[in-house]
Amino acid sequence: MNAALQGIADAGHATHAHTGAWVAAQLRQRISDGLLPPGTKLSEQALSEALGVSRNTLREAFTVLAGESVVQRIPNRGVFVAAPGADDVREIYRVRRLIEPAAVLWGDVPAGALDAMDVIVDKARAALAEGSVAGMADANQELHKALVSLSGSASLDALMEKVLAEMRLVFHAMATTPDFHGHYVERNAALVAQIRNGEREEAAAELRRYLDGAEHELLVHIGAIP
Amino acid sequence: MNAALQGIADAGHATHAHTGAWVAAQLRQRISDGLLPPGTKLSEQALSEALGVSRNTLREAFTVLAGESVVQRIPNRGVFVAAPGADDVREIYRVRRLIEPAAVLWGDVPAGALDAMDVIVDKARAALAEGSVAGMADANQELHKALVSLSGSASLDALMEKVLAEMRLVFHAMATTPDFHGHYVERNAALVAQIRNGEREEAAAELRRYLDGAEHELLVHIGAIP
DNA sequence: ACGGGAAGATTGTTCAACAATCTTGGTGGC
DNA sequence: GCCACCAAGATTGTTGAACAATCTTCCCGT
Repeated sequence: MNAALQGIADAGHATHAHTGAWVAAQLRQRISDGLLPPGTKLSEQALSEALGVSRNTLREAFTVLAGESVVQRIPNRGVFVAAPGADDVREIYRVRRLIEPAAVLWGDVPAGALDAMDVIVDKARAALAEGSVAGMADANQELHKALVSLSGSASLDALMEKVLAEMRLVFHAMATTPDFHGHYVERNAALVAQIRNGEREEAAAELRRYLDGAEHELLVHIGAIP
Repeated sequence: MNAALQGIADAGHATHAHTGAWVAAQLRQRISDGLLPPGTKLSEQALSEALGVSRNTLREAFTVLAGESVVQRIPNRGVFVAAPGADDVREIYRVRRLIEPAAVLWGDVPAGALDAMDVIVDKARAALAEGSVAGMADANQELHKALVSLSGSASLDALMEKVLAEMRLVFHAMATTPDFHGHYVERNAALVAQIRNGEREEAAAELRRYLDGAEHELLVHIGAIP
């Protein structure tokens, strides 16, 4: 059995009425943390025993995760942790390049939102100072999620969350994890400053260039571009 | 048993490997067509018998539809066809007001896309001429879906499809179905013309005003605004 | 080495049972 | 008459076992 599954059942779970959702949450967490890397096969028998739930309940959790594209279901073959490729990266950035600048351009900024962004930027600077790549990645994702939340739309927040989860999968699939985020710490800070100054159009345009560059950098690293 | 379910089992369905998806598709269709109006309770026993599938398989379909927000699941109470209210309408238009203008502004227009839109506009005009409210509604949805598709993103297409499905539910929940779309036929045509002329910013701005007005009109009709 | 095919493993679906929760319809007190 | 309360029934949530369909593996004969 995969070591990443050991002890999952320890966290007591309520009975009746949400076991399927609980299982889905457990798997989502393990996948997001990289304990179950992209491409891993999720065997029904092994998992149902490890989690202490029936195969039927486990399959319900699979249906949920497949709906979120966290997992890929191949008929009669099984369920696998999603393994995003170059095309998926392009799709991720198509979405980001649309909804992030749009939220910056047309969203309204609730009181405190900019201060909250400053906190995130400081967190990124601290992570940069101590050389924590994971810390910078987290702060970066948090900031861009905050940008989208300017839209005020729960659906777009959910879409962004899904996209960022897929980004984490892309990083988990990489052998080496170079420092993608270091260059962006101050660029993020500048972006927040522009929004604070009301320079929405400039911020949106800059953000689109930013995302173009990030996409290119990522595609180069996974070998899709020479 | 609800008459809308009669004969569902007639359409032969493949066995092994996608019964759950097939059931979900059947229900999605019935709901989208208005045969199962918002608020309808979907009983497990009645439905599993009507469709000729086991309760387990039916529940898998429910999980799919709940993930799409087509259906609302209340623990230990049952599954109900989603019944969008005023807040949901506002959320729908938050999304539309963001992704539609963004796609118009930043999407690239593939060859033939504008001609395809012209065809849709003509369809809307024909429906208007013969007084077909349903025809205009269909053409209108088709056009706005085409606008979002300028983004080139499958995820955004999917989000738009979900939003439009929710719009259909809003209309199905209304007692009377007044002519919302008549005024918009020529406005849609003008929008396409602006895009063709390369007036992207003007088109995006006009589209945002358009959507603001449509939201207001709809909220008034469902009684959320005096 | 290579294609074919049987044996085993895995997934897809159903059924029957039980537990937990909700709903319904009295029942009694006030 | 009205309301809290409670028992009985109905419905949902979960399980385990069984079987069918499909995929995988590995052995065999050529």
